Amino acid sequence: MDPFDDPRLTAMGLLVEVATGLTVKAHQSFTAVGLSDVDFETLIRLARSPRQRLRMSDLAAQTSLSTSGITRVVDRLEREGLVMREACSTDRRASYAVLTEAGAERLKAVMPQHLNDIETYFTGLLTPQQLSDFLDALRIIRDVVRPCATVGVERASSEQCEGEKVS
Amino acid sequence: MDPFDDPRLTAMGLLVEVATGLTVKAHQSFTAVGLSDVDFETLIRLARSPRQRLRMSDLAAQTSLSTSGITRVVDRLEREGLVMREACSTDRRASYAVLTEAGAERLKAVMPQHLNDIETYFTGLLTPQQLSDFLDALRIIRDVVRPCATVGVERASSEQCEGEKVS
DNA sequence: TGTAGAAAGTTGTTCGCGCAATCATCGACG
DNA sequence: CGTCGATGATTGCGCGAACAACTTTCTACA
Repeated sequence: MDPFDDPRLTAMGLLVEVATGLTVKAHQSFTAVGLSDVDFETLIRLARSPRQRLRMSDLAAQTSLSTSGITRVVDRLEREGLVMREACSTDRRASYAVLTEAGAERLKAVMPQHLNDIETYFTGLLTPQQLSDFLDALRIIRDVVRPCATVGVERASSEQCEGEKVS
Repeated sequence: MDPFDDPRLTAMGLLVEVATGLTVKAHQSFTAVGLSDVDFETLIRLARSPRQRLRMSDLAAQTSLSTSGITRVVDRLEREGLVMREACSTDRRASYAVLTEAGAERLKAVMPQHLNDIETYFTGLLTPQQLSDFLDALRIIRDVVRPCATVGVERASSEQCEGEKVS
């Protein structure tokens, strides 16, 4: 009779509701140190990339923001001194966004609270076995909905820094 | 050495990545019938509520949009004839957003594709046992991060429609 | 009953993001 | 080696949402 109570719909709703709820919790910690959600996302992606750098377009691909969005986010972060733009030595069209020391410091400042939030509202609520299974399931889905989430990491790690180990 | 590769951080990233990815997939189906993501969210919440109606503020609470955001979304949907505003008989400050027949039809139009997407990119990827455990975990987290996700349902179902079953 | 504070909803303002157009550069092909 | 399509990044523009201020109405308390 009611075509709108399909269990798949409920499952989908549950998933986005949880993700949104956790995002809201995290948001509060981010604003406490003067970062927006996308600021944090951008900085953490850089921090977890080889040599703390990523090309603008790779950053866009990883964050599911548009390239123009990334341009403006990096503009803002650069004004605050949290990232630096650096020219690519092999492709004059491209440029890297590089995490600065200040950017890393800012990240370190939020990290304890942020990790505590995740523990309190997510990982700590499940048993180790539950959590492990949960993450396995997430990975299965991630591999299907997001085939290229690790774009750019091999590039950044393999490319030589100018003057460093000059072949 | 690297304080940014904490497994909790990875877990969080995985979760939001999956949710975002699925949202993007759904977005394509929604735009095909002329709905934005929030349009769909709003309509489906109304459809799944008793008497297909919800007060503006309850709608805001359920969708994690601000009340001003809901005002404008309902403005738009009302212009398109998908919802109707209706005065509350017991509180002259409040008003209901009510799903119209056209709104229900629009929802029915997207539903097959949307359910198919969910099946393809989410529920169908896991075994029944995996899915069941996954949803259990989600519910555990949801209950903590979103204690009042069902605001307004008992109100809408218990309140009498004017002229209907008068006392 | 009258007044003060809270709550529901709308509106003005601001800001962030996506889309499309643009510029510069790269790679391929004749 | 020159030309053309493709790619990386940036900017103009418009839309959509949050925040705060405001209006109306309700509720509590004296």
